[in-house]
Amino acid sequence: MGTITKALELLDFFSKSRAEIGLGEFVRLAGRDKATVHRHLVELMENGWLEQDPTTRAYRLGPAILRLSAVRETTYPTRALIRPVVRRLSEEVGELVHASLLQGDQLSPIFFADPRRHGVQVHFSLAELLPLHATSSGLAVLAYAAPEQRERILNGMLTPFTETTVTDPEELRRLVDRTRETGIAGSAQTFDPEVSSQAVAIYGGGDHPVGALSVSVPSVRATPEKVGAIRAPLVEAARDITRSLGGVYPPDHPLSRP
Amino acid sequence: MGTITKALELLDFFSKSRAEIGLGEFVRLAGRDKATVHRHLVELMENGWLEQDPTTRAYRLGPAILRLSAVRETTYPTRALIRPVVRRLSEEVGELVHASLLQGDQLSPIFFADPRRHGVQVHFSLAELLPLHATSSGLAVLAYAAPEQRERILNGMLTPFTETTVTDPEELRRLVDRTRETGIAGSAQTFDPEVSSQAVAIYGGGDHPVGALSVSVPSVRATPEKVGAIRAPLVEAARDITRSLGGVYPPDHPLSRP
DNA sequence: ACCGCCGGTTCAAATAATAAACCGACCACG
DNA sequence: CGTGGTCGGTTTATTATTTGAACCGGCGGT
Repeated sequence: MGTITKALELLDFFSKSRAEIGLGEFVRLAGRDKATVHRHLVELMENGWLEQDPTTRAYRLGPAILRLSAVRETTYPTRALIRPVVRRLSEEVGELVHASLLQGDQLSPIFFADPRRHGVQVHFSLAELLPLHATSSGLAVLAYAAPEQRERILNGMLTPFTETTVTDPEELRRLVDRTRETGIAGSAQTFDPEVSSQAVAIYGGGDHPVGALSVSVPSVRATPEKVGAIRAPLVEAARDITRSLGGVYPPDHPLSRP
Repeated sequence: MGTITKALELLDFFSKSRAEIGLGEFVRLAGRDKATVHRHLVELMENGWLEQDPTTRAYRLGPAILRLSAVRETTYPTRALIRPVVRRLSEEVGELVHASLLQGDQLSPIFFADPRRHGVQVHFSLAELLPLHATSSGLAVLAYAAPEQRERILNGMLTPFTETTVTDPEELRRLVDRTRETGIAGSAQTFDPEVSSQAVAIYGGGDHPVGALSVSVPSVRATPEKVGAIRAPLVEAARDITRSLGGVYPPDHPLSRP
């Protein structure tokens, strides 16, 4: 494995609940020698990607992240375009909504909104990359992905996240095919044992999805009525985002028709 | 130089005017072999830090940047806290205001606002790291920096950016000493030949500044009245940001007194 | 047809990275 | 007070990865 990859993977360990990480914890999480991990942390810090608390010596994400994300938003205001649509959809359907962008063979969440109207709420972590085979967002993307990407996922390791995660390639293929027919992907307890969700692909300037928009509901209140009521607003919001990003749904996608 | 550093430096070439960069241009900018640069780009892309336009083959900043900046803001909402203060100050003084955080021995801008009321405007680039010796923000930080950091800068290479950049260590030391007395740093045409600015340090949870807040004015209208009118609002805004970040000005800083 | 530039690839040689062993500091416990 | 465990951190012989010269095909211009 490349040295660059080893270093960058350290950054993926940060999350809301893990805002600061010490050297020893990084060693445990990464499963590498302490000297190696330390060298990578120092080099990331020298380049501004990490900063170290002078008192606790723990590391956290540094200013370079903020600066480059500002640069990226200046040049491709993806999050600025997505944010109001996600917030509006969240208020309209009264549930947690999140948008994510394709990052290799996973989905990288970039924004979520939760109106927090209910006692039972979905827990969501921006830091967590989403698998394509076990989430509704992933299925929404797979249905229209480049064939080589789809085959790579279908023939690859289908990690079980819950007892209901689909790990049989043929069964997953049928799910993907059905998603392609309807344009809307659904999943129930395949990633989180208590959550059901629906998602629709979003497009940028290319022939394949660049990400997905998803609504998540605790399964205890994911009634057929509730699920049905979410569809139209979700589809419209995904269309809005795709339009904002300068994308179009291809002719074989149900959302290409009005 | 470390492999990680070489790869990360490629990311610093992006800017508003350089949103997409091809392989050949990266090679020219980095001054390294094409095979080496290509390997680094592919590895950054595999980890989500870059994405490649399928048509033009050019690279741009990828979704991992957005995700990690969202994680960082979730855990340390620096930009969220800074943004309204910067906008308010910009509206109040009618000029470009920017905030930056210390990244090693440079300043990494993370947010700016410009009310764009005048014909002559300051050009500002978030992508550009700011030197400590040649900017008002840098002087504001140096005045209260850890002594070893200050000496490292004063005894290091003082790169001239304009004809008036201070490159004599003794003269720079006097500027830093004067800044320490007043708490406000001023610079005129030392980084940009047409811009004057004033800055004040901002503190987080430590004994030394974590960054600075600065107001920039085209030198043609940086009259003594204008400069004087900017001081009090700038000081107040820097106090607000420091308070929001949970920091305090140390007793030897003029802003520690009401 | 040729040239220049584009993105990209290969693999022997060179370089950087790795990790076992070590260090001091600090804290909890008996 | 001594001991053990954990913390962050360092050194350096060995190993793995990176490097870059040379090469490739595609494309546009002359």
